[in-house]
Amino acid sequence: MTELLWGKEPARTRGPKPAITLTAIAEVAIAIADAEGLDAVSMQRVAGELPVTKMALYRYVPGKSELVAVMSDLAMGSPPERPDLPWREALRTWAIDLYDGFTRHPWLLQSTIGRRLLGPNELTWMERGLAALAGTGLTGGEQFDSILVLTSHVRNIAQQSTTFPGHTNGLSEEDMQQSLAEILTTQADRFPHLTAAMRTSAGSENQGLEFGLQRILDGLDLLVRGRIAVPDRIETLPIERRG
Amino acid sequence: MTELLWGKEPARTRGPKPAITLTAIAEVAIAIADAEGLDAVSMQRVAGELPVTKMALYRYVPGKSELVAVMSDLAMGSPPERPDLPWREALRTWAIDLYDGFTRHPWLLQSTIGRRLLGPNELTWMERGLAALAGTGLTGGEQFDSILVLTSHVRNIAQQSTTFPGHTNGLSEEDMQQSLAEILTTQADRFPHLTAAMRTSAGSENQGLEFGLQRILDGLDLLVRGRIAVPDRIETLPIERRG
DNA sequence: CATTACTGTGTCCGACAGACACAGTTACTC
DNA sequence: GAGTAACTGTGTCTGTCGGACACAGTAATG
Repeated sequence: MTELLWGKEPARTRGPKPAITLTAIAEVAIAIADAEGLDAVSMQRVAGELPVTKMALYRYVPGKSELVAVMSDLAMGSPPERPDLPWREALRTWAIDLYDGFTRHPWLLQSTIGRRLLGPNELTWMERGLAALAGTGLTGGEQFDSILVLTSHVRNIAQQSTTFPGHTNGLSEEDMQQSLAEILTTQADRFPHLTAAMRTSAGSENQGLEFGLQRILDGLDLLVRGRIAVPDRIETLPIERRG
Repeated sequence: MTELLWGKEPARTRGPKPAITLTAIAEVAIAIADAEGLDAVSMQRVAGELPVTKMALYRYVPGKSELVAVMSDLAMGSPPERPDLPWREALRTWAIDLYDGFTRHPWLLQSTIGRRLLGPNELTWMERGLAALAGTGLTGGEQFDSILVLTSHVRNIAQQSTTFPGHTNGLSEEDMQQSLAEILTTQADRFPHLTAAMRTSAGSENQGLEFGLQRILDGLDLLVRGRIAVPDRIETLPIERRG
């Protein structure tokens, strides 16, 4: 599996030459997923757009889940090159680049959840995020946690704003709004704060990405300012609050 | 669908009495999901633990996805009652309660993603989160975005720390660590910051929940301090940074 | 009693992942 | 050059899934 993701070919010797390649399979699968969602990616379907039958794919890939892993890492790509920036701006553009990636391939939100083996591209994304935090005085664990928080935020915003087959259950944004409005008209007393918040939230849609980014970066900034001043004795810094 | 989630019975008249109830179905499904993961929940399996056949379930529920919606809202439950606290502490305990819910029913992480109709319990969770922010001077949109950021964080931490069938692809935490270590020994030059961060992150596992919570709450705190002072003229507050 | 509305059941279908045996193809070895 | 070993692609089969549909049984209404 690691070999598949990291592109180690098994050093062919005898036998017929393979009719296709692993990346060709992955590219076809990506095209299908981009067009019709991840659920439309079946071995049948992928083989149908290649000069082989379904079962031939199992010569290249142990099973469906491994195919998804390979196509995911391929679709993720490398983070785009960016000029050196202060950590905050670097991290912000990194997060927005990540968001763009998820909007380009919304099915990545489905395929890259839970525990999994990391491919070269996903690892490069991590590397780039950590690079931005390298000079901040944060510990390694804190750096990991920081990019994890940002990734979580980006993922969830991307998920919420997607209009895509496969986990939008055939619902439009308007359907949800209307359903919510209906409930609140009949049960406003049960949800007073929700009702109140709805009143003052008109027209503020799609601000979620920037809002969360600024809050998280503000919070990191507070931590970093303490860290740079006193890079040692991390554990007793007064900036670290509890509760 | 809204009727199912919100428990409107269709006012029975003639015909045989139903042998089971919707909540009985949901409870059986929850038990299966708790024990073996959401993928183990099939109509067959659920019916098998009830005195009916598979097809009878379709008298109670239009299809699988609706069953999942109902069982999800039921398993989510209401947020536990908590004494009144300042907004920051209230929001923190709210987030931790949410985290506990996700660890109790890890499959909720799968079933409550993407666009969906909201049930009474999920809406009550929102209500409770918004209640904590009611006195902060944040606009409704900002309140929504705030609890969204917190929810994202909680979800992703819960997902990462779960040891559960269904999206941990049969991998343990050690498997991942070892796979990563192998890659880094052969490709350390490709991932220098990752390698460096790994060195200083020993023993700092499972801090992710608190770390992210504190960062986000710090960021919100910064915003709120500006807001309470000048509740009007929101849009020109100097505390709101860009970039 | 007949009608009407409802419930549960059995059968069937298409789609899916994957196991397995087999035939064809290439390169190495004697 | 012939034989063999290693490899690739294929067809067939199985088990599981969600769900459509027709049908039989049941309870309340007229």
